[in-house]
Amino acid sequence: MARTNVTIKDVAREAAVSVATVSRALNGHENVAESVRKLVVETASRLRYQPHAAARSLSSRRTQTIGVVLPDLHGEFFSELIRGIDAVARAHRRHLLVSSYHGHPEEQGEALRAMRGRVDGLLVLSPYADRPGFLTDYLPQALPAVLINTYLPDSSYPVLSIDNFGGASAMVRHLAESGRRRIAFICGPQGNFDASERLRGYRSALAEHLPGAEAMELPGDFDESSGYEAGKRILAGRQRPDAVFAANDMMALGCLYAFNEAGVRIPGDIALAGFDDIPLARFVHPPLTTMRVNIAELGGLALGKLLVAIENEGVDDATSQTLVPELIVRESSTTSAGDAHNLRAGAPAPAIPSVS
Amino acid sequence: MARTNVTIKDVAREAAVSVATVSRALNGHENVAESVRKLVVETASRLRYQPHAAARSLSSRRTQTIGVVLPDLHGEFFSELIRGIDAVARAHRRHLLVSSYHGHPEEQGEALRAMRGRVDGLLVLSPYADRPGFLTDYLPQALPAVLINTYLPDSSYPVLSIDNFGGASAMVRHLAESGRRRIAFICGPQGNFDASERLRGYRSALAEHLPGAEAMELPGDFDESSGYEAGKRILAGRQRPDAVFAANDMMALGCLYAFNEAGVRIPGDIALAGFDDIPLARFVHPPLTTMRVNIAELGGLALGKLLVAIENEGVDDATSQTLVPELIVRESSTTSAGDAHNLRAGAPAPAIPSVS
DNA sequence: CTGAAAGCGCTTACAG
DNA sequence: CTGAAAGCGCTTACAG
Repeated sequence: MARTNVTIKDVAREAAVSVATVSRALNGHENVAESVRKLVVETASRLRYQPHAAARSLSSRRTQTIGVVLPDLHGEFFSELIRGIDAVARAHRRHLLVSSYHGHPEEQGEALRAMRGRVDGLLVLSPYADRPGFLTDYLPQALPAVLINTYLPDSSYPVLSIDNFGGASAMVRHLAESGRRRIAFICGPQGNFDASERLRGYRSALAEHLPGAEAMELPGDFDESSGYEAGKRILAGRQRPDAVFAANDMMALGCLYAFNEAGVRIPGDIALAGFDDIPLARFVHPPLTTMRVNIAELGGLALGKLLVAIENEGVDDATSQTLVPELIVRESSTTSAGDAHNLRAGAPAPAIPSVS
Repeated sequence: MARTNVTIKDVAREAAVSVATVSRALNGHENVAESVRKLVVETASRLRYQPHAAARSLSSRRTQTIGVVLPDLHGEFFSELIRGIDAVARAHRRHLLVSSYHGHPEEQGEALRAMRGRVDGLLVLSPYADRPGFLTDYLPQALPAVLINTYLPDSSYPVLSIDNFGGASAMVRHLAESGRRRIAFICGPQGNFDASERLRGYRSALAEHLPGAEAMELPGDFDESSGYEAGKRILAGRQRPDAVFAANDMMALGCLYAFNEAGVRIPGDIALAGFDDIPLARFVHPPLTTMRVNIAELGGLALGKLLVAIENEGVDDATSQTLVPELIVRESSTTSAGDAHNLRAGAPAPAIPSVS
């Protein structure tokens, strides 16, 4: 805490007005004589007066701060999410209080409760929030919140999530339309909502676009090594698929390694696709076809929704929203090199190939 | 803001004691009868009482919050830094208020000033903080702060930074000891402190370990494409170096691409090394020798230092600290594959090679 | 060990 | 348009 700091009283004394007038002048209220406002503003700036945030929060009941509660502060997903949230926060002059919890539900609960008096609203990411009553138990009542990428059947909070089902369906459709007939799927971890939605999308699109084709589902856990195992298992099987769709990019890369080790040609022998569009995806050889999830946009939209909820307090709008991922076709799923194209306009792939 | 929320008064009434007693009991003060404390704690938890942070901050003059002010919330560096800071913050039950500023010094200043009343101390990253008086102008007085990776000749704040000079020297020494005699250097952007320190380390170590060898310095700007250009220029030159040390990994990768394009063998013909150990470094072919900078540790140490400063207010301890990067030897700088070894104990490189 | 009261630095009806 | 005063929800000397 700043110790020797100038307060509103100092400004008032110096400008020879009351603290009420200083407050009004600085906060842009209408009812202040223009000459007085000028004097106050000038005095405040001369004294380098900065309102004390806690004091202001206590009396105005607004903190101008948004709480972001995440399970983890790790890697690409987190940093993209924060980046998107930050951009919107800055545009609206809001501060960001970030909080992470690892593991224990109680710890998560504490993280949420400790937000009281610190924030005007909450952005909560809780991928495994299947525990019923968890949020309602811990979320400070009357505190607006928006959930991100969270599965909650009948939430009283708006939820912003990725359309994993639609994305996976689109990928299967792409593979089918590229002429692939036997499409295998490497699953994500059991109990993970993203994973199960992607699996659902795979099954549904398979039934729609390749009626009669049998589903080939291999276990996985989103880690690269499980993709590698799945790849080896696929090669050991009697009947090889002509396409493999992994529930995320890391597994696709592990699978790619297994295929390369065995001399299987991609996409010649087997097409390969992932999900997420991690930075690595474009750098491996061949570059990986995948579904791009715009995490930054997800974060920005979530904060936008939250800000609206904060303005319209009382009006409960729990409408959820879904972000559709984008198909990025790269070489790993095309038959000829000329086929490869990126559906997204914009920067060309960086010139770091995986040369050998 | 939570609207209808239970306050300390409610707890006091319910437990039939004064608010002062509730405050003492909940804050673990000594002078409370054990039976009373029990009653209060139980009542508070029954009512789901959560102290209002702003009110507490205002009267106790402590926010339990640390401000983190960064130029950007982008990519690996940021996310690693925050991760390291967060780990320490959690261990000490501190909250994290993050703030980014883009561009304008005034905006940076505003970000700093707005921290008054919100935080107990500040972690500031300002890589180009050559503007004199900037920090002293804007940093709320009497607010402890620790600067990260910032060049400030005679700062009154402690600075925590990467030993870029030592790291670059160590790399040149490694190359020289591996038998390389003509070591070229791809520079970073002019005016960037990290870049100029690395250049200084290159020159110094060259003079020390290869006396008489002439320095070969190529321009660069930390971007991959400038590394690519430098690589082509190197190949076009009359006398080729037998090692290239790029001031960061991105440029090393661009250079690698140029070499591969030209059929130059690495490390056979030319050894290659970078700086940073970005995730990609181990995935390219051949895997890139580099200096690992432990960003998370940097962040954690900085917060540790700040917490000490907050405790010992008044005691001005502006001692700076430097983090020594670690040499990671990979295939790009070894003559035979058997030579390759990773100096760091721990996990083996992930099995995602850049196969072709 | 406990309570009454002042005070932290603001904002905001309420009068005038 | 302006000021005096109450109040936001806590903590902390000060008495007892």
